[in-house]
Amino acid sequence: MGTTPDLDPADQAETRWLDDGELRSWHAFSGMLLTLPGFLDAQLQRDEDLSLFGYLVMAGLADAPERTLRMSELAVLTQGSLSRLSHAVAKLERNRWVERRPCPGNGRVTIATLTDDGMAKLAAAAPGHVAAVRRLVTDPLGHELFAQLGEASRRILDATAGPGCPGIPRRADGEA
Amino acid sequence: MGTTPDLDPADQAETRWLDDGELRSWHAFSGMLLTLPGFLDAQLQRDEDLSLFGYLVMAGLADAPERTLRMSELAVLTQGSLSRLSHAVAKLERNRWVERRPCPGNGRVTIATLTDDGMAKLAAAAPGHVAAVRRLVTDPLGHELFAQLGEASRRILDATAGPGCPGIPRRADGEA
DNA sequence: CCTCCTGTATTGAGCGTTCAACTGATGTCG
DNA sequence: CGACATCAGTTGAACGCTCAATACAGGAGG
Repeated sequence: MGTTPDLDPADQAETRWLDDGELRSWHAFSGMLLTLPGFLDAQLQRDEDLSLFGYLVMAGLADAPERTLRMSELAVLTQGSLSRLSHAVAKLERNRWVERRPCPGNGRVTIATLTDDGMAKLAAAAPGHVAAVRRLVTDPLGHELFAQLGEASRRILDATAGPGCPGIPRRADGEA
Repeated sequence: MGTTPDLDPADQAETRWLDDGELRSWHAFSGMLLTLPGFLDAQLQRDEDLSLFGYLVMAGLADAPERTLRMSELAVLTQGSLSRLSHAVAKLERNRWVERRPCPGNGRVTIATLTDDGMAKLAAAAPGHVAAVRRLVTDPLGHELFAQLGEASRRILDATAGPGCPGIPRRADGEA
């Protein structure tokens, strides 16, 4: 991306393909990536009419002082785009689990607050969700492997957070 | 979710909440789960007008004998539902990258074949996709951690495939 | 004061996924 | 042989997510 502005066809020949062991790992990983969110989502959706992301939004608010955060802070916390968050909060608001209000003293900021209903909803949803996480992730993995999974996830997040994010059109070069 | 909310003591007794270290791992993991597929999808979508799942479908066919598989086999291979596969293949077929035909001699089976165009498309898309995987996953992780990630993914897949999954009516103890 | 520019958030269109309903073909049993 | 159950796959509606476009508030500069 950043190093050579123009691509030589010769560069394409330098693709480092995955070897056999890597391919096995990749196959398992991509399969997990494709299915696990669906399972976690399905459990919450079925039992609580909540999406996984919606749950994380409410959990983020629950841990915040006054159960209140600016939308942009909440977006960073939940690793989601502002647009995604806005849609999600709109739905949570329809259910009276979250309220949005313009920030007094700074008109372009919106603050979101978890209502009492939302707190109750979260408390109701938490046990089932945690049970699913236990059953599908931490229990099959064990302490050590789960810790390693955490470390791997952190590094991947760093890699995605760094260069060329979607939504942030890369303007490394001299752009008017 | 992580901090123990004020709940009925009865519920708490049955829920094993995540401790601090687990919570850190879970936060990283769920964040990765929520964002990484988007990045991989975005790269393929932008550069090749392909979804990640569509890519995996074509890759699965490319490795099969005659570049042909039954829909249901392909669904298992790609870890996707039959419905998801049907929609995905419908789109691939519109682009002439895959063809579907009823299986001769078994009228309720459909076989899917990767066309020459599809093979070319796959060859064109592969380098960019592998580069993204290298940049976002294998390079930041290193050989050992990536192998552990593979092992963790395998166990999670086993857990989701096994007991009480939505969509798969629970298998009875005695299998016919 | 008025205009332009940036920062914050919302909206709408398009697409992919899921769930449930459905179509047809294949077995099974009376 | 005909009714029924099952299997393999498809379809349509609902929904969530992304991208691009938009609204609107606050500063900067003339």
